[in-house]
Amino acid sequence: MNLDTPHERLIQRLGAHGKLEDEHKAAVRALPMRVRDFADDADLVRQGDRPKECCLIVRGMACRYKLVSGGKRQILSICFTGDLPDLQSLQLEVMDHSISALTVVRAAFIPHEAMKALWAEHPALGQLFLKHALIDAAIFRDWVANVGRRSAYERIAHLFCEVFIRMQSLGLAATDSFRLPMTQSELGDATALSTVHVNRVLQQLRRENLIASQGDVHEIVDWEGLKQAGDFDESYLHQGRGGDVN
Amino acid sequence: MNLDTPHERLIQRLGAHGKLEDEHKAAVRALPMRVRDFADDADLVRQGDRPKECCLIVRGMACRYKLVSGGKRQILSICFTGDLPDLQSLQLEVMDHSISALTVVRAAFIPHEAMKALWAEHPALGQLFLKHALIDAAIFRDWVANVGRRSAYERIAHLFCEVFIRMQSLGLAATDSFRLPMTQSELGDATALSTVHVNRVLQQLRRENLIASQGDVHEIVDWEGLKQAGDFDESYLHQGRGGDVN
DNA sequence: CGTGTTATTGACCAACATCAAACTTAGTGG
DNA sequence: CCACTAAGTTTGATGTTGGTCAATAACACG
Repeated sequence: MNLDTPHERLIQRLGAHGKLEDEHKAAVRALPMRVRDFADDADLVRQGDRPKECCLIVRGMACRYKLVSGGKRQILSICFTGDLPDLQSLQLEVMDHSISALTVVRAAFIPHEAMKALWAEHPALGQLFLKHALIDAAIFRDWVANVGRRSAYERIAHLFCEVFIRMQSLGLAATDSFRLPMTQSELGDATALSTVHVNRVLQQLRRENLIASQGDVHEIVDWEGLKQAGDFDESYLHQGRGGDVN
Repeated sequence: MNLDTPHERLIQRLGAHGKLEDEHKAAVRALPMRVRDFADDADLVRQGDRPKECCLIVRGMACRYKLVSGGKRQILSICFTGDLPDLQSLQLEVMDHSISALTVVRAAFIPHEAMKALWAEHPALGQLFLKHALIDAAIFRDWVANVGRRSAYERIAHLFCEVFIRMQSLGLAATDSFRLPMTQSELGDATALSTVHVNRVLQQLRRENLIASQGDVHEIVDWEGLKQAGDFDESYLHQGRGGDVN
């Protein structure tokens, strides 16, 4: 079964918290999807848009962001393969943020009509979508606290912990390392820090032997230490006992 | 019709974005609710809890918050009369944050079972709950940007704009003033600033004739100026063209 | 009144931003 | 394969926003 196929990707993701019934799998496979590829850095959806489709990330990584006065940018969350980053557009007319590709991205667009029909036909699937959206909200909450009340050092450690755990539970990370295709300037937009300061904090994390980085792959050298540095408690990710992927 | 009654309060709120069918009103009225009163500052729900009920704010104001290392607190959002601040607990087992009363609060607790049954029986109502949760998420996103990328001055102005618009659309504010029962220290927890700095920014906002405050009621002296000061664009609140309350 | 909470003020300090330059890396075309 | 370029990283010097500390003033409530 080719997981690079949009429908199978969605089935895999929806099944991450428990097996899907065959009937539901069939329903998902019947969903109309329009596949589109995006270059690194392109916007998949833009603030102010009024989407008529939901977007599924089939391959690659993306992020949500907002622009504020003075041209500053705040990244709101990282989106992985299998994520549905604009489920909200089902109920909220206009996009209040943009979604941008962190890598080359293949996305599939599902008409709202089809999503709503699926939701109505198979309430159990609807609940899975709902759960996906609620976990997103939990992550936003955590980012408010991260950006608001933690030091630069804690923020970056925390971000790395979150990304590592999430990627791992999706089967996107090795046992002790992960690839995060973000420049230091983008890490700054995610943690509300300047590029220069991100650089200094990364050096400190390496100096203290919590992580080791080559390019954009980061190795977790001392997981307990990193969690502690980042004041990280993964329960907000609501993953039960980790993902049973595969 | 007594709006201080939990069921009517919920009906009013769900109808804020469009009239409710009689059949739906009846279904809501049949919902079992356990009413409970809370003192100022008491926790309605606590981080780590595994609620079996959803909480409806019948009267008063509350806030969600998280604690981070070092005992610092980050307020995540303000909850008004009619809000359902822990809808998420329907799908997410454990609370990742606490909810605390900003005033004396009357809350009604609705068993998850009953909510789920209502949702299944009346998908249209389910969609309204969903929308409520999605607007919450939009507000969290905005707070990430507010706390992350705006100056102290902008943050407080922005918070005031949000609270004013939301209260107004719920019929909880006068035309040009609102009561926000938060101390300066609590405003600091909401904007990730120190009490002292909140005080100074408030003075500046008053000096510049954007607001005038007596106690915890804040008068909007110059709405356009305040919006500009707070880099405020209300579209993220997704209120269509304002609330048709009453 | 007295007592506790909140608001205000001033002096000082630290974390992080900004600026500017050098260095590294990866990609491109001759 | 090497020069050339553009993007990203690293470093140092300096500046600013907002934090901390500590004291005083204003209120609110019993």
